[in-house]
Amino acid sequence: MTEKQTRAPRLDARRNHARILEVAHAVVAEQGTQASLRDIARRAGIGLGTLYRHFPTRDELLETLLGERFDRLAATAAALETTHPPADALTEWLAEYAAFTTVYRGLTSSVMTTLEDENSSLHASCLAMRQTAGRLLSNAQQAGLVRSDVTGIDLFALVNAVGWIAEQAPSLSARRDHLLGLVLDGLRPAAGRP
Amino acid sequence: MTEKQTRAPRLDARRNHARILEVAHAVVAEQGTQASLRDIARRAGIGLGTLYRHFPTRDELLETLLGERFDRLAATAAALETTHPPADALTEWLAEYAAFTTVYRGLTSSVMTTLEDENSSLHASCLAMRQTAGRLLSNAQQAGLVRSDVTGIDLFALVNAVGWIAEQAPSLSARRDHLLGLVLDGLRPAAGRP
DNA sequence: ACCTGAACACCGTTCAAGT
DNA sequence: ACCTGAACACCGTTCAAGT
Repeated sequence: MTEKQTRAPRLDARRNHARILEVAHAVVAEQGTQASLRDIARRAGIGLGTLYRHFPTRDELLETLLGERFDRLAATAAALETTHPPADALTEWLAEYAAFTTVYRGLTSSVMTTLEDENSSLHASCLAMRQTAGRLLSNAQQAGLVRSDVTGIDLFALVNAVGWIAEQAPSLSARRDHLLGLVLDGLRPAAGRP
Repeated sequence: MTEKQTRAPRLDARRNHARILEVAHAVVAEQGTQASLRDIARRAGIGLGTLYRHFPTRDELLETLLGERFDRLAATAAALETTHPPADALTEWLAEYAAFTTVYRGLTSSVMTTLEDENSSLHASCLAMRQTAGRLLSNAQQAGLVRSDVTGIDLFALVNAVGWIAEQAPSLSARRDHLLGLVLDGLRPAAGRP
Protein backbone atom coordinates (compact mmCIF):
# COMPACT_ATOMS: atom_id res chain seq x y z
CA MET A 1 0.00 0.00 0.00
CA THR A 2 1.06 3.57 -0.63
CA GLU A 3 1.35 6.33 1.91
CA LYS A 4 -2.24 7.40 1.48
CA GLN A 5 -4.84 5.06 2.88
CA THR A 6 -7.35 7.85 3.28
CA ARG A 7 -7.34 10.45 0.53
CA ALA A 8 -4.51 12.97 0.89
CA PRO A 9 -5.76 16.35 2.07
CA ARG A 10 -5.56 19.30 -0.26
CA LEU A 11 -2.59 21.57 0.08
CA ASP A 12 -4.56 24.58 1.33
CA ALA A 13 -6.29 22.38 3.90
CA ARG A 14 -2.96 21.07 5.17
CA ARG A 15 -1.62 24.58 5.46
CA ASN A 16 -4.70 25.84 7.26
CA HIS A 17 -4.56 22.96 9.68
CA ALA A 18 -0.99 23.77 10.58
CA ARG A 19 -1.62 27.49 10.75
CA ILE A 20 -4.60 27.01 13.08
CA LEU A 21 -2.59 24.92 15.49
CA GLU A 22 0.26 27.38 15.49
CA VAL A 23 -2.00 30.34 16.25
CA ALA A 24 -4.22 28.36 18.61
CA HIS A 25 -1.25 27.45 20.75
CA ALA A 26 -0.26 31.11 21.00
CA VAL A 27 -3.77 32.33 21.78
CA VAL A 28 -4.53 29.59 24.30
CA ALA A 29 -1.19 30.26 25.97
CA GLU A 30 -2.31 33.88 26.34
CA GLN A 31 -5.98 33.52 27.17
CA GLY A 32 -6.28 30.00 28.54
CA THR A 33 -8.30 27.01 27.38
CA GLN A 34 -11.44 29.17 27.17
CA ALA A 35 -9.86 31.41 24.56
CA SER A 36 -12.11 32.89 21.89
CA LEU A 37 -12.28 30.60 18.87
CA ARG A 38 -13.25 33.59 16.77
CA ASP A 39 -10.07 35.29 17.86
CA ILE A 40 -8.02 32.27 16.83
CA ALA A 41 -9.59 32.21 13.37
CA ARG A 42 -9.12 35.95 13.03
CA ARG A 43 -5.47 35.89 14.03
CA ALA A 44 -4.84 32.89 11.79
CA GLY A 45 -6.32 34.85 8.89
CA ILE A 46 -8.85 32.14 8.05
CA GLY A 47 -12.63 32.03 7.98
CA LEU A 48 -14.41 31.02 11.15
CA GLY A 49 -16.07 28.16 9.30
CA THR A 50 -12.69 26.80 8.36
CA LEU A 51 -11.69 26.55 12.00
CA TYR A 52 -14.88 24.61 12.71
CA ARG A 53 -14.28 22.36 9.72
CA HIS A 54 -10.87 21.34 11.05
CA PHE A 55 -11.87 21.23 14.70
CA PRO A 56 -15.62 20.77 15.16
CA THR A 57 -15.36 21.23 18.92
CA ARG A 58 -13.09 23.10 21.28
CA ASP A 59 -12.02 19.81 22.85
CA GLU A 60 -10.95 18.53 19.47
CA LEU A 61 -8.64 21.50 19.17
CA LEU A 62 -7.35 21.06 22.70
CA GLU A 63 -6.75 17.40 22.13
CA THR A 64 -4.57 18.20 19.14
CA LEU A 65 -2.68 20.73 21.23
CA LEU A 66 -2.27 18.40 24.20
CA GLY A 67 -2.28 14.89 22.75
CA GLU A 68 1.46 14.63 22.29
CA ARG A 69 2.06 15.80 25.82
CA PHE A 70 -0.32 13.17 27.18
CA ASP A 71 1.55 10.54 25.21
CA ARG A 72 4.89 11.77 26.46
CA LEU A 73 3.64 11.74 30.05
CA ALA A 74 2.49 8.17 29.54
CA ALA A 75 5.89 7.25 28.17
CA THR A 76 7.55 8.92 31.14
CA ALA A 77 5.39 6.87 33.49
CA ALA A 78 6.35 3.66 31.72
CA ALA A 79 10.01 4.60 31.87
CA LEU A 80 9.95 5.58 35.53
CA GLU A 81 8.36 2.25 36.39
CA THR A 82 11.44 0.40 35.24
CA THR A 83 14.12 2.83 36.37
CA HIS A 84 12.95 3.97 39.79
CA PRO A 85 11.73 2.36 43.00
CA PRO A 86 7.95 2.60 43.46
CA ALA A 87 7.74 5.64 45.73
CA ASP A 88 10.22 7.72 43.72
CA ALA A 89 8.62 6.78 40.43
CA LEU A 90 5.22 7.96 41.62
CA THR A 91 6.30 11.27 43.15
CA GLU A 92 8.53 12.01 40.19
CA TRP A 93 5.72 11.44 37.74
CA LEU A 94 3.32 13.55 39.75
CA ALA A 95 5.82 16.41 39.75
CA GLU A 96 6.03 16.01 35.98
CA TYR A 97 2.30 16.16 35.63
CA ALA A 98 2.09 19.16 37.96
CA ALA A 99 4.50 20.97 35.66
CA PHE A 100 2.38 20.04 32.64
CA THR A 101 -0.54 21.61 34.42
CA THR A 102 0.98 25.05 33.95
CA VAL A 103 1.16 25.13 30.16
CA TYR A 104 -2.32 26.62 29.70
CA ARG A 105 -4.55 28.41 32.14
CA GLY A 106 -7.78 26.47 32.58
CA LEU A 107 -6.10 23.23 31.60
CA THR A 108 -7.00 21.44 34.81
CA SER A 109 -10.65 22.41 34.38
CA SER A 110 -10.68 21.23 30.78
CA VAL A 111 -9.09 17.92 31.68
CA MET A 112 -11.29 17.24 34.67
CA THR A 113 -14.52 18.15 32.91
CA THR A 114 -13.90 15.71 30.11
CA LEU A 115 -12.80 12.94 32.44
CA GLU A 116 -16.14 11.20 32.43
CA ASP A 117 -17.27 12.35 29.01
CA GLU A 118 -16.38 9.59 26.60
CA ASN A 119 -17.50 11.70 23.70
CA SER A 120 -14.81 14.25 24.39
CA SER A 121 -11.69 13.95 22.28
CA LEU A 122 -9.61 14.59 25.35
CA HIS A 123 -10.97 11.44 26.92
CA ALA A 124 -8.97 8.75 25.12
CA SER A 125 -5.44 10.14 25.23
CA CYS A 126 -5.91 11.24 28.80
CA LEU A 127 -7.29 7.88 29.83
CA ALA A 128 -4.33 6.06 28.29
CA MET A 129 -1.96 8.24 30.24
CA ARG A 130 -3.89 7.76 33.46
CA GLN A 131 -3.82 4.01 33.04
CA THR A 132 -0.09 3.88 32.56
CA ALA A 133 0.49 6.24 35.45
CA GLY A 134 -1.99 4.23 37.47
CA ARG A 135 0.50 1.39 37.60
CA LEU A 136 2.91 3.62 39.48
CA LEU A 137 0.24 4.12 42.10
CA SER A 138 -0.50 0.38 42.31
CA ASN A 139 3.17 -0.37 42.72
CA ALA A 140 3.55 2.17 45.48
CA GLN A 141 0.50 0.78 47.21
CA GLN A 142 1.72 -2.80 46.96
CA ALA A 143 4.99 -1.67 48.47
CA GLY A 144 2.95 -0.26 51.34
CA LEU A 145 4.00 3.29 50.61
CA VAL A 146 0.57 4.71 49.79
CA ARG A 147 -2.79 4.17 51.47
CA SER A 148 -4.76 1.45 49.77
CA ASP A 149 -7.99 3.42 49.75
CA VAL A 150 -6.66 5.90 47.20
CA THR A 151 -7.83 5.32 43.64
CA GLY A 152 -6.11 6.47 40.49
CA ILE A 153 -8.82 9.04 39.92
CA ASP A 154 -8.53 10.31 43.49
CA LEU A 155 -4.87 10.97 42.98
CA PHE A 156 -5.31 12.44 39.52
CA ALA A 157 -8.03 14.75 40.82
CA LEU A 158 -5.82 15.91 43.66
CA VAL A 159 -2.88 16.81 41.44
CA ASN A 160 -5.18 18.73 39.15
CA ALA A 161 -6.73 20.43 42.16
CA VAL A 162 -3.33 21.70 43.25
CA GLY A 163 -2.81 22.98 39.72
CA TRP A 164 -6.17 24.68 39.94
CA ILE A 165 -5.23 26.34 43.21
CA ALA A 166 -2.05 27.69 41.70
CA GLU A 167 -4.10 29.29 38.92
CA GLN A 168 -6.31 31.19 41.31
CA ALA A 169 -3.90 33.70 42.78
CA PRO A 170 -0.25 34.69 42.42
CA SER A 171 0.57 34.03 46.06
CA LEU A 172 -0.88 30.54 45.77
CA SER A 173 1.05 29.85 42.62
CA ALA A 174 4.19 30.35 44.67
CA ARG A 175 3.01 27.71 47.13
CA ARG A 176 2.23 25.08 44.51
CA ASP A 177 5.12 22.74 45.30
CA HIS A 178 4.49 23.09 48.99
CA LEU A 179 0.81 22.30 48.54
CA LEU A 180 1.55 19.30 46.38
CA GLY A 181 3.90 18.06 49.09
CA LEU A 182 1.24 18.45 51.74
CA VAL A 183 -1.30 16.54 49.71
CA LEU A 184 1.05 13.72 48.81
CA ASP A 185 2.06 13.31 52.44
CA GLY A 186 -1.56 12.68 53.23
CA LEU A 187 -1.49 9.63 50.98
CA ARG A 188 1.05 7.74 53.01
CA PRO A 189 -0.32 4.99 55.19
CA ALA A 190 -0.93 5.95 58.80
CA ALA A 191 1.94 4.39 60.69
CA GLY A 192 0.90 4.70 64.30
CA ARG A 193 -2.47 6.36 63.97
CA PRO A 194 -5.77 5.45 65.61
CA MET B 1 -31.62 59.99 65.48
CA THR B 2 -34.40 58.32 63.53
CA GLU B 3 -34.25 55.01 61.72
CA LYS B 4 -33.04 56.56 58.49
CA GLN B 5 -29.49 57.82 58.51
CA THR B 6 -29.20 57.53 54.74
CA ARG B 7 -32.30 58.42 52.79
CA ALA B 8 -34.93 55.65 52.77
CA PRO B 9 -35.13 53.90 49.39
CA ARG B 10 -38.24 54.25 47.33
CA LEU B 11 -40.81 51.50 47.61
CA ASP B 12 -40.37 50.21 44.06
CA ALA B 13 -36.61 50.12 44.57
CA ARG B 14 -36.96 48.10 47.75
CA ARG B 15 -39.27 45.66 46.04
CA ASN B 16 -36.97 45.28 43.04
CA HIS B 17 -34.00 44.68 45.31
CA ALA B 18 -35.79 41.87 47.08
CA ARG B 19 -37.17 40.41 43.87
CA ILE B 20 -33.72 40.36 42.27
CA LEU B 21 -32.21 38.50 45.19
CA GLU B 22 -35.03 35.98 45.24
CA VAL B 23 -34.71 35.23 41.54
CA ALA B 24 -30.93 35.45 41.54
CA HIS B 25 -30.72 32.77 44.19
CA ALA B 26 -32.90 30.47 42.13
CA VAL B 27 -31.03 31.07 38.89
CA VAL B 28 -27.57 30.80 40.44
CA ALA B 29 -28.66 27.60 42.16
CA GLU B 30 -29.58 26.27 38.71
CA GLN B 31 -26.81 27.64 36.54
CA GLY B 32 -23.99 28.32 39.00
CA THR B 33 -22.14 31.51 39.86
CA GLN B 34 -21.61 32.27 36.18
CA ALA B 35 -25.35 32.43 35.54
CA SER B 36 -26.56 34.89 32.94
CA LEU B 37 -27.35 38.27 34.52
CA ARG B 38 -29.68 38.98 31.63
CA ASP B 39 -31.59 35.84 32.47
CA ILE B 40 -31.93 36.93 36.09
CA ALA B 41 -33.31 40.33 35.08
CA ARG B 42 -35.66 38.70 32.58
CA ARG B 43 -37.00 36.17 35.06
CA ALA B 44 -37.37 38.86 37.70
CA GLY B 45 -39.44 40.88 35.27
CA ILE B 46 -37.25 43.95 35.58
CA GLY B 47 -35.10 45.92 33.18
CA LEU B 48 -31.49 44.87 32.75
CA GLY B 49 -30.38 48.36 33.77
CA THR B 50 -32.23 48.00 37.04
CA LEU B 51 -30.26 44.90 37.89
CA TYR B 52 -27.05 46.80 37.24
CA ARG B 53 -28.25 49.75 39.31
CA HIS B 54 -28.76 47.50 42.32
CA PHE B 55 -25.72 45.32 41.77
CA PRO B 56 -23.09 47.03 39.61
CA THR B 57 -20.96 43.89 39.44
CA ARG B 58 -21.58 40.18 39.58
CA ASP B 59 -19.51 39.95 42.74
CA GLU B 60 -21.74 42.52 44.42
CA LEU B 61 -24.70 40.26 43.73
CA LEU B 62 -22.86 37.18 44.91
CA GLU B 63 -21.75 38.95 48.05
CA THR B 64 -25.37 39.74 48.89
CA LEU B 65 -26.28 36.12 48.27
CA LEU B 66 -23.38 34.73 50.28
CA GLY B 67 -22.61 37.39 52.89
CA GLU B 68 -24.88 35.98 55.57
CA ARG B 69 -23.44 32.54 55.09
CA PHE B 70 -19.91 33.87 55.49
CA ASP B 71 -20.99 35.59 58.68
CA ARG B 72 -22.63 32.46 59.99
CA LEU B 73 -19.52 30.40 59.21
CA ALA B 74 -17.45 32.95 61.09
CA ALA B 75 -19.81 32.69 64.05
CA THR B 76 -19.59 28.92 63.91
CA ALA B 77 -15.82 29.14 64.02
CA ALA B 78 -15.93 31.41 67.04
CA ALA B 79 -18.34 29.07 68.78
CA LEU B 80 -16.36 25.94 68.02
CA GLU B 81 -13.27 27.56 69.45
CA THR B 82 -14.84 27.70 72.89
CA THR B 83 -16.78 24.46 72.87
CA HIS B 84 -14.41 21.99 71.24
CA PRO B 85 -10.80 20.92 71.67
CA PRO B 86 -8.49 22.33 68.95
CA ALA B 87 -8.38 19.36 66.58
CA ASP B 88 -12.13 18.71 66.66
CA ALA B 89 -12.97 22.39 66.27
CA LEU B 90 -10.84 22.66 63.15
CA THR B 91 -12.06 19.52 61.39
CA GLU B 92 -15.64 20.29 62.30
CA TRP B 93 -15.43 23.77 60.85
CA LEU B 94 -13.77 22.50 57.70
CA ALA B 95 -16.59 20.00 57.22
CA GLU B 96 -19.02 22.87 57.65
CA TYR B 97 -17.23 24.93 55.04
CA ALA B 98 -17.05 21.96 52.69
CA ALA B 99 -20.82 21.68 52.91
CA PHE B 100 -21.19 25.40 52.20
CA THR B 101 -19.13 24.81 49.08
CA THR B 102 -21.99 22.87 47.52
CA VAL B 103 -24.66 25.59 47.57
CA TYR B 104 -23.75 26.98 44.14
CA ARG B 105 -21.76 25.46 41.33
CA GLY B 106 -18.71 27.60 40.63
CA LEU B 107 -18.71 28.95 44.17
CA THR B 108 -15.17 27.79 44.91
CA SER B 109 -13.89 29.48 41.77
CA SER B 110 -15.69 32.71 42.60
CA VAL B 111 -14.36 32.72 46.13
CA MET B 112 -10.78 31.87 45.19
CA THR B 113 -10.61 34.38 42.36
CA THR B 114 -11.61 37.27 44.58
CA LEU B 115 -9.31 36.21 47.40
CA GLU B 116 -6.58 38.65 46.47
CA ASP B 117 -8.80 41.23 44.82
CA GLU B 118 -9.52 43.82 47.47
CA ASN B 119 -11.88 45.60 45.12
CA SER B 120 -14.20 42.63 45.03
CA SER B 121 -17.19 42.81 47.32
CA LEU B 122 -16.63 39.20 48.25
CA HIS B 123 -13.28 40.10 49.70
CA ALA B 124 -14.26 41.66 53.02
CA SER B 125 -16.84 39.21 54.33
CA CYS B 126 -14.75 36.28 53.22
CA LEU B 127 -11.62 37.69 54.83
CA ALA B 128 -13.41 38.20 58.13
CA MET B 129 -14.54 34.59 58.07
CA ARG B 130 -11.07 33.36 57.19
CA GLN B 131 -9.52 35.31 60.02
CA THR B 132 -11.87 33.88 62.60
CA ALA B 133 -11.44 30.37 61.25
CA GLY B 134 -7.71 30.98 61.10
CA ARG B 135 -7.62 30.93 64.88
CA LEU B 136 -8.83 27.33 64.83
CA LEU B 137 -5.82 26.48 62.71
CA SER B 138 -3.42 28.34 65.00
CA ASN B 139 -4.84 26.56 68.02
CA ALA B 140 -4.47 23.17 66.35
CA GLN B 141 -0.92 24.02 65.39
CA GLN B 142 -0.01 25.20 68.87
CA ALA B 143 -1.38 21.94 70.21
CA GLY B 144 0.97 20.18 67.80
CA LEU B 145 -1.87 18.63 65.84
CA VAL B 146 -1.19 20.31 62.51
CA ARG B 147 2.06 20.94 60.68
CA SER B 148 3.39 24.38 61.41
CA ASP B 149 4.21 25.13 57.77
CA VAL B 150 0.55 25.27 56.80
CA THR B 151 -0.87 28.77 56.44
CA GLY B 152 -4.51 29.78 56.71
CA ILE B 153 -4.63 30.39 52.98
CA ASP B 154 -3.05 27.02 52.26
CA LEU B 155 -5.77 25.28 54.18
CA PHE B 156 -8.55 27.43 52.78
CA ALA B 157 -7.30 26.79 49.26
CA LEU B 158 -7.22 23.05 49.87
CA VAL B 159 -10.79 22.84 51.15
CA ASN B 160 -11.96 24.84 48.17
CA ALA B 161 -9.94 22.60 45.89
CA VAL B 162 -11.75 19.54 47.21
CA GLY B 163 -15.02 21.35 46.58
CA TRP B 164 -13.83 22.10 43.07
CA ILE B 165 -12.99 18.44 42.48
CA ALA B 166 -16.45 17.39 43.58
CA GLU B 167 -17.93 19.78 41.00
CA GLN B 168 -16.05 18.23 38.12
CA ALA B 169 -17.65 14.82 37.86
CA PRO B 170 -20.43 12.85 39.56
CA SER B 171 -18.14 10.02 40.63
CA LEU B 172 -15.80 12.51 42.25
CA SER B 173 -18.64 14.23 44.03
CA ALA B 174 -19.29 10.91 45.75
CA ARG B 175 -15.69 10.84 46.97
CA ARG B 176 -15.70 14.35 48.38
CA ASP B 177 -15.62 13.36 52.06
CA HIS B 178 -13.00 10.77 51.39
CA LEU B 179 -10.84 13.27 49.54
CA LEU B 180 -11.22 15.86 52.27
CA GLY B 181 -10.12 13.23 54.76
CA LEU B 182 -7.05 12.39 52.71
CA VAL B 183 -6.03 16.01 52.45
CA LEU B 184 -6.56 16.77 56.12
CA ASP B 185 -4.51 13.74 57.10
CA GLY B 186 -1.65 15.23 55.16
CA LEU B 187 -1.66 18.23 57.46
CA ARG B 188 -0.81 16.29 60.58
CA PRO B 189 2.76 16.57 61.74
CA ALA B 190 5.04 13.76 60.64
CA ALA B 191 5.42 11.59 63.73
CA GLY B 192 8.22 9.27 62.78
CA ARG B 193 9.01 10.39 59.25
CA PRO B 194 12.36 11.14 57.66
C1' DA C 1 -12.99 19.27 -1.34
C1' DC C 2 -12.52 23.04 0.92
C1' DC C 3 -13.11 27.98 2.23
C1' DT C 4 -15.89 32.06 3.47
C1' DG C 5 -18.62 35.14 6.00
C1' DA C 6 -23.28 36.37 6.89
C1' DA C 7 -26.96 34.97 9.98
C1' DC C 8 -28.82 33.57 14.37
C1' DA C 9 -29.17 33.46 19.13
C1' DC C 10 -26.97 34.52 22.80
C1' DC C 11 -23.73 37.37 26.27
C1' DG C 12 -22.02 41.77 29.53
C1' DT C 13 -22.07 46.67 30.01
C1' DT C 14 -23.47 51.45 29.28
C1' DC C 15 -26.47 55.24 28.90
C1' DA C 16 -30.06 58.47 26.92
C1' DA C 17 -34.79 58.82 27.57
C1' DG C 18 -38.54 58.30 30.28
C1' DT C 19 -41.66 58.53 34.84
C1' DA D 1 -34.85 58.74 42.39
C1' DC D 2 -35.44 55.12 39.90
C1' DC D 3 -36.67 52.24 35.84
C1' DT D 4 -36.29 50.90 30.96
C1' DG D 5 -34.59 49.01 26.85
C1' DA D 6 -31.98 50.11 22.84
C1' DA D 7 -27.16 50.23 21.48
C1' DC D 8 -22.53 48.46 21.32
C1' DA D 9 -19.13 45.11 21.21
C1' DC D 10 -18.46 40.83 21.87
C1' DC D 11 -19.40 35.36 21.91
C1' DG D 12 -20.35 30.12 19.76
C1' DT D 13 -22.42 27.65 16.07
C1' DT D 14 -24.45 26.77 11.58
C1' DC D 15 -24.90 26.83 6.75
C1' DA D 16 -25.82 28.66 1.93
C1' DA D 17 -22.89 30.32 -1.47
C1' DG D 18 -18.77 30.36 -3.57
C1' DT D 19 -14.09 28.36 -5.82
